[in-house]
Amino acid sequence: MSESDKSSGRAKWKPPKKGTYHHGNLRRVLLDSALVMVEKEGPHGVSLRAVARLAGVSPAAPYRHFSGKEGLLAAVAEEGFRALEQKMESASQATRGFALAEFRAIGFVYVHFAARNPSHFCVMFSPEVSDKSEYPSLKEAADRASQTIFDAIANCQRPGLEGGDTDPQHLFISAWSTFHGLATLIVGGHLESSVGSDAELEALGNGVTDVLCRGLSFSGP
Amino acid sequence: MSESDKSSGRAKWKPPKKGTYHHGNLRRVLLDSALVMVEKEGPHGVSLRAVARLAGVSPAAPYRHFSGKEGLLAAVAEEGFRALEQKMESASQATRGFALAEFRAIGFVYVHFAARNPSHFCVMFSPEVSDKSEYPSLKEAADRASQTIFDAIANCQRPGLEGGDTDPQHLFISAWSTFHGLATLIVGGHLESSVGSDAELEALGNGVTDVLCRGLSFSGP
DNA sequence: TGTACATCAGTGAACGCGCGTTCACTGATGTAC
DNA sequence: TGTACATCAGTGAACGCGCGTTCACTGATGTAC
Repeated sequence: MSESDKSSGRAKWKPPKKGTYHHGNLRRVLLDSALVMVEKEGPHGVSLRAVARLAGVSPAAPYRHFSGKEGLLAAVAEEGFRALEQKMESASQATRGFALAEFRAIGFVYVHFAARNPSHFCVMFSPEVSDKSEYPSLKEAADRASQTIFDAIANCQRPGLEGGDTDPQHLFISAWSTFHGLATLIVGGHLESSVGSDAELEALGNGVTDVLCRGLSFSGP
Repeated sequence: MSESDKSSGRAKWKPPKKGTYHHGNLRRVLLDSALVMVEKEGPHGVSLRAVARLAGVSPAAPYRHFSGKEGLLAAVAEEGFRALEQKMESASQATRGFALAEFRAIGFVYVHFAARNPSHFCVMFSPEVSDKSEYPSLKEAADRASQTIFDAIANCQRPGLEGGDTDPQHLFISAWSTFHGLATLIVGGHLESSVGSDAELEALGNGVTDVLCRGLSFSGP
């Protein structure tokens, strides 16, 4: 697991009572174990049995918490979207009132999240789970994250100015493409640029975002 | 298989002679069958046995042509990169002398290729085959495609003008992120925008490319 | 042209494996009285 | 506080399956002479 992924396993499980039979935190541990497997093998390399093994539990145990393998992956993805949305929301609040800064911050959160939580990001956009109709709460989480980006863009438009009257959906597609593309290339290891430190990552993200914002004719504070 | 993928199965195999024992075209047929499987199940859903079955051949037959499952996928990916590179090269030649037009054409080819050959595109960027060091000819094909994009960008820079002295690698990352992001989102079915017809796809690609080019300060013929 | 023979490109059976899921079960937990 | 009992969250064995790969094989092909 990457650093942030690790931290999502908050209360690293401690036995609630000695010699207890029930696990007490198995759902959480299974989600984390799944992330570890994704990191090592990719999203398709995840097997429910191996996840159970990693969690130190019998192969049937996960069925108490998830509908099956796909259900587990969907839960991982949903958790990812929630975490992303929450980080974007924080960034958004920290910059409220400064539309452009807000937009840039949200874009950076997106890229940063992908780079630091590659397992989550992989699963979130993996075709494995892409039929979200079976997982309405996953779909909802994904939609909320989308909407946050969309809103930030619409906020930047200045009616009357250049680009101010464009259908915001068009701007959204440009922006999402850019951020998602950068995120995907980083996660896939396709960029030679080092992104090990946050400073390097920020420089890369800023460069790309500069180009994007100029293209979108967004400027000002 | 999508339309273009289908056409890559050129000479739909015909028995070279009646009652012949050797297949004569098995490698080609296996590659096409693999694409069909990718389209139906995703890159990880491909199994060598199923590919052989689809090709009407025994499970051991593919080993005459590929080192194994991974070898088959690597060959599919390589073929994809070659096809992409060739299309970009054509577009490039058709617009030679007009740097910006060349750049735009190449970007569009990239997106168009992904949208029309989603199976190929998936495999090309699938983590399954991402350790290209074991497949040097795959790596070479991928690098050549990258280089074509890079060159088109460097060609657009005007020394002395705005952005003309930026490290072209930075511009490359912005451009690749944008095109790759759009391609990925389309292939993943994440854009509501319809991209069924080439006209729709072109409109979408042009919109995004407009933003990108303005951001890169590329303009002119 | 005919023939001997090496090579090629398949076959089909077999291997061992890990998988997802189900099942009857059991011990721990929590609650009503 | 004690007890009976329902529910919960695990166990572990078992199922059937498809997988990747290997193997000895065989029929077709192509070539040297």
